[in-house]
Amino acid sequence: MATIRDVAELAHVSVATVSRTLQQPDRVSPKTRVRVLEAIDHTGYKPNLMAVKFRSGKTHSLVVLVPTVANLFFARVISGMQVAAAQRGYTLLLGNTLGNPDIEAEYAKMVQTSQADGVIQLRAHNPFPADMRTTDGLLPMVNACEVRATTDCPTVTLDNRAAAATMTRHLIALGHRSIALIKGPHASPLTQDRLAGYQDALREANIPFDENLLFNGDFTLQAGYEAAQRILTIGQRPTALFCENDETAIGAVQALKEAGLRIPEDISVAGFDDIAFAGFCDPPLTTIAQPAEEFGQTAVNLLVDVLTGNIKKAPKVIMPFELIVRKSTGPAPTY
Amino acid sequence: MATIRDVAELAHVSVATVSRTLQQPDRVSPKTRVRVLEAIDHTGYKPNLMAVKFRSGKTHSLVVLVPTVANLFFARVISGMQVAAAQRGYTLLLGNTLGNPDIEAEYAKMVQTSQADGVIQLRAHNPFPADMRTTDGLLPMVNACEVRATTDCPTVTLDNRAAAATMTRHLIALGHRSIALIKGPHASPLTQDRLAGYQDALREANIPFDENLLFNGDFTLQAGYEAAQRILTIGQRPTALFCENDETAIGAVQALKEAGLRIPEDISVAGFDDIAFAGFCDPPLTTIAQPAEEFGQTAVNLLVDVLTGNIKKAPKVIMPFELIVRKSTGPAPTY
DNA sequence: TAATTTAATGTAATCCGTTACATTTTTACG
DNA sequence: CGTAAAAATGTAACGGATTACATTAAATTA
Repeated sequence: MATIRDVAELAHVSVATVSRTLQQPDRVSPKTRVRVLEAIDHTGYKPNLMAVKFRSGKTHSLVVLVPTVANLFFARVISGMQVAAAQRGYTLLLGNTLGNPDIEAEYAKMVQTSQADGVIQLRAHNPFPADMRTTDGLLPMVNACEVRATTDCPTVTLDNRAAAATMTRHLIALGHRSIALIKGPHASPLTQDRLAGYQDALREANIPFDENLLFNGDFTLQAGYEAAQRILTIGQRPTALFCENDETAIGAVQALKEAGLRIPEDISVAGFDDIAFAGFCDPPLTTIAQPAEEFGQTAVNLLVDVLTGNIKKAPKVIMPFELIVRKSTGPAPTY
Repeated sequence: MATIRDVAELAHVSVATVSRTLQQPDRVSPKTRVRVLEAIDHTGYKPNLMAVKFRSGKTHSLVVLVPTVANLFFARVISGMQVAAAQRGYTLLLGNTLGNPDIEAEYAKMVQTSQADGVIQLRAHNPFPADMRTTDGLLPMVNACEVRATTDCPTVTLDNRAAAATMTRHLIALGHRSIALIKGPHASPLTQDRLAGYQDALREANIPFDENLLFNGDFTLQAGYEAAQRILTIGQRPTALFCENDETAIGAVQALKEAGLRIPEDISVAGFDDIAFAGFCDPPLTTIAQPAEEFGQTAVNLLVDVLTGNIKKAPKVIMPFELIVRKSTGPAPTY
């Protein structure tokens, strides 16, 4: 592999001139410029970006910590990140953490070992040791999607509480009084927030909150399927089921159908996220749409702004959501 | 950030000794070893891996070119890659190429610019210029999932032709004689191979091949939906529909149901890939299961073997498939 | 104990591109 | 034409870890 010195030799110039030809072409006379460019052509020279990154101390790489890439919502977020990263000249390093804090910390070390400039965390965790702050007092991190209110780093999130309340109000408006909720993983702020929104809407409508209508899940199809089976075993069957994400809802629908229930005639089901499959299931799923790609783009832009010192204090960006009413929710059955 | 020199100074040794303490601890006396380790602790020293990579010329990074991360089959493949990459001490750089050869070439440049050691390509493309071969005459690349027979780099693939034939035979065995096929993108070898397998099975059964039963798709839900709508407009409606992937099949099922058809009573539908949703749709989808995670693992292992010189010629690995019969296929209706 | 081998440590070059500073060449203008 | 200013180019240090080779210290053997 040809180095800058090979080019310099062939073009009868110094390495500095070659470097300038590429970095600041107007600081080189036209004749030498063409000579150098020809030499580059001849040698097939490509700058060793590892050397550049080492020298500059900047890698222009961002670590993205994703609980799992096998989640369509995250897939969309990541797509958005890649668009923004490419625009800003950054590369993404994807870390599939499986929600494991050790793996998160392992990936975060890439910042400490100068392999990456910053981290985008899709969970409400801080994988850094305490002393990793930049000169501005910020961590080289942004937190997207799942966010804890107490964090002091830039965040991009949804008003999950308001969104869940909106969906719950939709169900209440359809006459539902007994609305089950399949939650996400226990510790997740997402879960907490959506639960809070659900409770808000119940309270507004003077519907007593019933803890027995809360079911645990983990955002997977399987979890939704199993939770729905449990729901069918409780005494008074709820007339509606709000699932904290679409995968859960689709799994639940499957179990409910297998049990012979009609949706939405016998029971309404609602999801959250509006993944592509939501529009292609039977019945199409009523859900909350989130601007997933824009989450990713915003997260990258915020992080790059932090890294370049464009931001002095951590902004909290709130993205809009939209209630998408399809066919899986309908009027509460009257007995 | 502390450097190796800071550590050396604090421990009153040379930088060489510090380096040896970490690389070859037995070449350092026990007393100095503990002294150095203490100094490392005190300074919080973390080796600058950018410097290491630059010095060694090896990045221990692999570029993965994925047409789209928003595809659940690829998501599983990538998960498998990450497992294997972690085991072998490599990092993955994910390139979402959207099937665009320019973007592929852009990412492949990361190898030429020493940002990555090799490439895993999930399409049957060679993004490299001709002169990128290693000393063994191999490209630093493996080709997984979608593979063209003529390629000379290591490959991991399925016998797509045999798999498609297996599925088609399953449909024929159920009495179907008119089987439509929704293909993938035109240029894809996957599409070609699965079409060939479909034709093989027809020929075996002496069923004439009818070009009018071929429909174009692009492996998305939407494409399946639209193709199925087109199928409903042709004169003699087929009794079975074989889709070249599950997304297509699920999209098609939706369109067929909306048109009032029952599955499988009126029309059978089969997919390919066995994504998680295949088991959670209505009806659950008959499909071909592929060992997606193992595709990824094998691909990474092959590439690392190429890079380390463990492999002199390019192996062609064929992975097993399995016919998964669920509820979306049934006996052909008798008119 | 002297001589020799082995272990431990140190010195300095190296990887390659960037850039501050130095030097040379060209241009501009009196 | 000569000198000052501007433009073009060159020299060499730098970044941080690794490692070949050199040197010193410790262990072994005669």
